[in-house]
Amino acid sequence: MSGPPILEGMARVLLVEDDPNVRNALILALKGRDHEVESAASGEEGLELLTRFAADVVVLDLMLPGIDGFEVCRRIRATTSTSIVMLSARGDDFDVVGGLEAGADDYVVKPVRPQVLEARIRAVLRRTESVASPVETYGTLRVDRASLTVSRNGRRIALPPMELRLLLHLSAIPGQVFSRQQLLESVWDHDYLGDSRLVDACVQRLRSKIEDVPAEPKYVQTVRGFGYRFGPV
Amino acid sequence: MSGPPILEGMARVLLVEDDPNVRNALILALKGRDHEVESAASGEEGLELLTRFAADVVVLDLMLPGIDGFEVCRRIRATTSTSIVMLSARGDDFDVVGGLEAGADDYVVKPVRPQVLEARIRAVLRRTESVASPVETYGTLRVDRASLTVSRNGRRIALPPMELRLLLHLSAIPGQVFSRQQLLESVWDHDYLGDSRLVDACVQRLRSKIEDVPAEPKYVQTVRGFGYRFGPV
DNA sequence: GAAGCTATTACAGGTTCATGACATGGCGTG
DNA sequence: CACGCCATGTCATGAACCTGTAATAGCTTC
Repeated sequence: MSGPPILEGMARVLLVEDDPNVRNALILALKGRDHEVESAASGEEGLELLTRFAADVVVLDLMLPGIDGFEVCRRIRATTSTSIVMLSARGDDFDVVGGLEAGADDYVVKPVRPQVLEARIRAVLRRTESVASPVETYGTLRVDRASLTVSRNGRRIALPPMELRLLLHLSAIPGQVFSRQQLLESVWDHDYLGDSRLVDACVQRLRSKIEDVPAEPKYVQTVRGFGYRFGPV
Repeated sequence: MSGPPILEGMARVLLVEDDPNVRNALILALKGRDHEVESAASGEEGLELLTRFAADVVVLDLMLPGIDGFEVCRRIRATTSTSIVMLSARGDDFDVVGGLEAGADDYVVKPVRPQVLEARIRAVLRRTESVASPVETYGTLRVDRASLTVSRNGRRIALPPMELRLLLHLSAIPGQVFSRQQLLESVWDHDYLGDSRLVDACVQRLRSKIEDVPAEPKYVQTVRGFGYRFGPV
């Protein structure tokens, strides 16, 4: 639908968000980073705009007046292949699996730091523009973001929700180091500050399933003193 | 929220402070250092301004008429990631932890010397903006700030946390001389005054790993009597 | 040559992370 | 409704690895 971006690294973004404060803040942030931005305050408006504005990516709030984000997502998917990044407020008890099944390419938890949102937008565009398929293969590991399945050496691996969310989040931006705090915020929706080793435990369980040699992790790497990163780097 | 600064080291500052004397003094001081400054006399006004002015950092007084600094801080955080430096009068028995939990990035006690405030602003911006441009190459040395990896001549170098933090900090502003005291504060979070030779030791260890000839350091240079500087000559 | 500053090295205490066990609670099933 | 399974969060343990400190040697400057 959208053609190549005007400039490398620059995207046409359609922002669908009803809260004017959040909307304006994100518009400013994205424009400040040289993206072209159009915005809508409701799902209807967003869908209408999309027929005229060739967006590369739609940033879609979940809680909208009228038809909600899920439905908007499905309708966009019904006609176009525009990438979709979902935006959910912390505590919405947002069902990630449901969101991604509705056709979203990624999701971000509010309040979101604009750098983070922009990083996810870039990552989504990188993925969709290079491969044109949401399936990615890293070594022996295959992650399918459409069907939410993971397999190693062709054999399907069943992952519990939290481990899947963690893997999807990390692998969305390979190489990027995420602190435990960041992961707690964006994967768990937690906002407590207590340094818990919760992330470690989940990483550990994930490794035991996806790594060939869990003791020498290839995919989910520890960055001592900082956090974790998805390899292979 | 804001995109890259107009010029290196220059920032868009939103100052929220009700006392006109303090406000004007700080405006003068910051403008004198080439920052772009907008100001507000109340929290409401500040929040409103922020939807139009793409600030890099908000300098926020704690005691404000109407909604107080903490609340303003939380509301800013709810929508943006603009850095926040809190300003509190001595004796306000300001709860640092509370402030930082509300989302502040740093705090400064009034009366504040403009140089100090400016230094904290710079420090805060360095921290948040170092995310933006991930990979930099200096001679044979490559520093990737996203994956937190360092390589020399293409070969990966493993660095322990403190050495990595030191390198990231120094290389963020090549050529800038940092005193040991500055480094202790910003890299180590220490605020003790005991001049320990801790920095020297860490520099030494870092050199042994990244320098081709550790005895003739090319990247981490000693500035006798002052401190250290990063620079591929 | 002396004083002051920095490099170099060694070492012990401390921190961080992996690992596995355990408790809790939700969810589906019988 | 009761049961059991599984996912998840918490905790204790141990090992590997840093890091701060101190002691000594080397270099610069006056």
